[in-house]
Amino acid sequence: MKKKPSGSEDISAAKEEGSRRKLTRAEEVRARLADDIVDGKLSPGMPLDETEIAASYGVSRTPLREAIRDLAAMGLVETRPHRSAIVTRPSPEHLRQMFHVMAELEALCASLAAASMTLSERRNLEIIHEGLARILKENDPSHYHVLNEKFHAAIYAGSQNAYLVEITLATRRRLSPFRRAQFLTAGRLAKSYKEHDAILVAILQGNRELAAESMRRHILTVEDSYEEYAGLK
Amino acid sequence: MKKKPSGSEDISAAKEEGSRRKLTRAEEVRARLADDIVDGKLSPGMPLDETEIAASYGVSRTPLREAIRDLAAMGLVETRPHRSAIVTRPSPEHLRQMFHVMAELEALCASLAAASMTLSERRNLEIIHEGLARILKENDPSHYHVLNEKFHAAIYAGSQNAYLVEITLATRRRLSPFRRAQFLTAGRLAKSYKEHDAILVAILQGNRELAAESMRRHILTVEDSYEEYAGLK
DNA sequence: TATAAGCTTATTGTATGCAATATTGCATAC
DNA sequence: GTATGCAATATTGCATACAATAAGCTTATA
Repeated sequence: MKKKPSGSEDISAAKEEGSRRKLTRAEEVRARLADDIVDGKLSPGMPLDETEIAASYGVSRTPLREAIRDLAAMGLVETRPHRSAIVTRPSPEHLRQMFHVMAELEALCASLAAASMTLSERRNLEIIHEGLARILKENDPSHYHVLNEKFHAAIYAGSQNAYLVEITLATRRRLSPFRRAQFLTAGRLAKSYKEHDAILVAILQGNRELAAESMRRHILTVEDSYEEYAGLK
Repeated sequence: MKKKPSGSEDISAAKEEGSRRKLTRAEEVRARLADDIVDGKLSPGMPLDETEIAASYGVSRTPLREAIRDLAAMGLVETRPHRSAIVTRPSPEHLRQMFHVMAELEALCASLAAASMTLSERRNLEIIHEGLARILKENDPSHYHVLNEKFHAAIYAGSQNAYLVEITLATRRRLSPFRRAQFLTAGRLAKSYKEHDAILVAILQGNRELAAESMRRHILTVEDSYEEYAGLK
């Protein structure tokens, strides 16, 4: 797996911002930490020692603390005064609730997208879907994962609602550490693709209710898949 | 209007936390700033000078900067490197989008509440509603406002979904500066009460779809009311 | 031996000073 | 008269030192 060129987007949802701006130390550190949490290099429950991490990243504690505060606001870490921040480890119940909300948010995106996506956005979504078909044949989970994110992001954007995009992406990021393993369960890739197909068709038909319901099911299946993997059911 | 004893809740939604913990300077400052923004003492667009505010609050820039960062994460202020943070001033279009999402989130809360509220929660909601009836007769907008918040919060809690409560409250707080004036428009109090009544009945009946739709309408009416007040339509 | 109180140590919270960068005013050219 | 570039200034970004608090250990006592 290749190293990502840049970290997670801006905390409050991808302000475009010419984007080749010189980053502050705090932003760099935040991106690195967020990536490490999201793709599992830092496990839930793990404490983050300020002095230690600051030293290892070659910055002082000041920007590191600001980064940790941002992560706390994103829900990726939890802080208590005079204690080390720890990577968030939600209870199974809380995780279920988050998946449920995620399903509703994505369903809303899909519904709005079915009503409002522009022609070029629809075309783009089809292209992504075709790409997923090709990757499916190679059975390459990590490659599939990347394009899968794009598929969902394209639908978010299709809702034409920047705030909805913001909170949906934020929720998705927060759940990332717990969705990572889903594509490793047998046959999940193929099932995922079929579900995407139903969503795509509904959106292209402009069928809001069907798009929403297909998406809702898709996300809740992801949750099932996680719970199965994690041995929670 | 009396001074509030404590500021806004914890950034990531009211962790109960014994709550009589000694607050850090950064937390105190954040609460004060958040309150000042939410109830309009700091207007959208206004820059926040770190040195100046730190001095006026009697703290150093370090905790103040951390507080501002939290506010940025909440969406109450916007920051750019080497520029002063400014109180968020969303475009009319963005504001509309946020109201739309707010309506959907509250509708979801209402729907889940209709299905899942406990008996004591239902009873409590009725009591709040009766309180609103009494206040209505006195035509006291600021008093009505306080109990109105409780009415909505009770429905959020009734959803039995902590994460949904978290993002709904966060969205509500972010919209607060733009909902403040709503109860000043003629007859809004009485209309609001009637809308609440419809919502309450639907929830008590366990009618999810009706509860959702009543709530959705209620929130979008609030938006209308704001836009009218702001001269946007 | 178990327990609890007090001290010790490690870690976070805050203040302050310096560095880096954006803004402002002025000078100069067109 | 307007625009452009440079210098001066003000403000934020960062590092470091110190203060405050919580965790761990030691020791005394039942």
